[in-house]
This record gives sequence, C-alpha cells and structure tokens, in this order.
Amino acid sequence: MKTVAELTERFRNAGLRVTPQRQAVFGLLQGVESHPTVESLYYQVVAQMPTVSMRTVYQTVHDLADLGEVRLLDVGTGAVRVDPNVEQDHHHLVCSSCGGVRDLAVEFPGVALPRQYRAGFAVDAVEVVFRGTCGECQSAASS
Amino acid sequence: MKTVAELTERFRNAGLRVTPQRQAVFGLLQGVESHPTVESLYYQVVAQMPTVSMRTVYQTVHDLADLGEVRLLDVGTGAVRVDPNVEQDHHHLVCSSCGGVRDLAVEFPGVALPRQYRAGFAVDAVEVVFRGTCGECQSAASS
DNA sequence: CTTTGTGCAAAGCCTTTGCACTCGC
DNA sequence: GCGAGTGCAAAGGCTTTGCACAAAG
Repeated sequence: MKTVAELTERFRNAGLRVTPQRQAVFGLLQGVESHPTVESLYYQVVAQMPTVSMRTVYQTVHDLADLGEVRLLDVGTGAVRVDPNVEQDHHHLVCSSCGGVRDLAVEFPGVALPRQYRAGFAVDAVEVVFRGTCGECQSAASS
Repeated sequence: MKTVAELTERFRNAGLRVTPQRQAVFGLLQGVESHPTVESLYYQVVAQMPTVSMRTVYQTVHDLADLGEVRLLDVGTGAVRVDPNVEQDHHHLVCSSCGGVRDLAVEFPGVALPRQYRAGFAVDAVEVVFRGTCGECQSAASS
C-alpha cells in the first residue's frame, strides 16, 4: 500500500481532489493486513471524524479501486471487502463459519485459461478462493 | 443433475416433503448448462404456476444446496446463482461487462493449499474465477 | 393428525444515488 | 469561481423471515 502522501499525489494527478476525509481513509489502509469491509472502515473513520458519511467512504474506496490502488473483493460474505495488498499476487482463504478472509501469499502458475478458451474470453484477473473453516472456528466447534 | 424422480426420493429420504412447486424447480434445473439466478428461476416457475412465491424458490434452492445437489455461487454480480453441475469439477468465467457466468470444465491440479497452511485451515472447496470480458461484450465494445 | 411447505408482505442488509451545500484547486 | 467532494436521507436490489393457511406423509 502506498503512503498517504503518495496516494494524495496520485489522486491529484488523476484530477481527483483530496480532502481530510479521504486522507483519513488512506491512513487507515496503511499497513493493514486484513481486508476490512467498507462498514468497518466507516466506523474507524467516524471515530476520528464524527461527521463523515458512508457515502464518502464508499466513494473514496471506489476511487482507489479505479486507480488500481486497492482491490475490491466480494467473496460471497455479504459485504465488499477492501484489499489494500495489490502489489503482491495472492489469493484468499474464506472461513464459511466466521466469514473471515485471510491472504494466501502463494502463486499458482498452473492456473491459466486454456488456449482453446482464450479467443472467446479476455482475462483481466484470476481469483482463487479456498473455502473452509479457519483454525479458530475449528477449535470453537470442537470445544 | 439428477432427475426429478431421483431428487424427489432424495428429498423424501432426508425428511423433506415434495410438492409440485419443488418439482417444478427440479425440472427447470434438468440439463441446464447456465447458472440461473434465483430470480430468473422464479420467473420461469411462475410461468408454469402463477402463484408460486419467491420464498418457495429460495427455500427449495437452499434445500437442494444443503443436500449437495446444487452449488450456490456468489461471484460478486449481485445475485446468487444456482449451479446444477456438481458432479463435474469445474470453475468459472465471469464477464465484468454483462455479468454472465460460464463454466470452465478444466481442473487445475496445482491448486491446493500448501502444506504449511493446512494445519490452520480445513478446506472444503476451491473456486477459481477468471474475470474479464466475454466474446459478445468484446464485439459489442469494438463495434 | 402432525409437521413441513407455501404465499404474502414486510423487514433486513449492504450498496448506490439525488440534492443542496462545502471546499479543494 | 468552477466543479468535484460531502452529508444526509432515501431508494434500490437481492435475500431472509414471521405468520397464518394449506398440504404432504
């Protein structure tokens, strides 16, 4: 994830304006290892700036996604998640029990669209999702 | 996909009741190659039985999923899709432009959770999603 | 007869949007 | 100043749920 200053410049260069609200969102995404939902981001921003609205968070997040600075994940858990880790190719572990999402910093070189399909489909991205039960939920279930 | 008769028996054995409404849904899933949304299933059922409600379709679909007779896919296109093809291991091509979903009848043997992660996560299923633009949308965009 | 399924409608959840005001540039 | 960003609130899309009635086993 880029620094707040870098993102500020990136936004300016793209003709977007930078406001304290947006910088607050930038700051929250610094060094984050998890995949916060928009809602959880919102609550964190509100803690700093009580009047921020959902709309601002959604718009900032989508602007970030348009610039390619974050990925927006929808792994079927209801809410969209913001994945700040775009530099590194990675996939995801999704816990069906608690809905948590963890990164899997592994590449799968064998995963590519077979030649016979390539004419009919232009691939932009490949996502691999492992669904199952995370360690915590396993312990919770067995106890 | 099993036949209507087979599904009927499967439901009975599971202690579920079988009604004409449910059989209508079973019938629609026979030999379907696409991944209908619940909504589209609903409209098809209504064409046969005008008084059927959404609730019935949702419940039937979820019962089918609980029995493992269909897969419920959420590929981030808004609506849940019913995938009747559970016998064959396959993955999906999702068009970002039209939202369409197509099967990819290919296995990726290299896709498995690396050993060091297995202790902390019990995998139930692996999904590979290719996102991009389908042939029709490519032609439509270039014309 | 008992228990599950059905229909209707309303509520729920998350996301998007219209509008007027604010403020970055 | 101009135009994008913001806040509020309301609407939108899809899914779930409560309740009373109907029907399967």
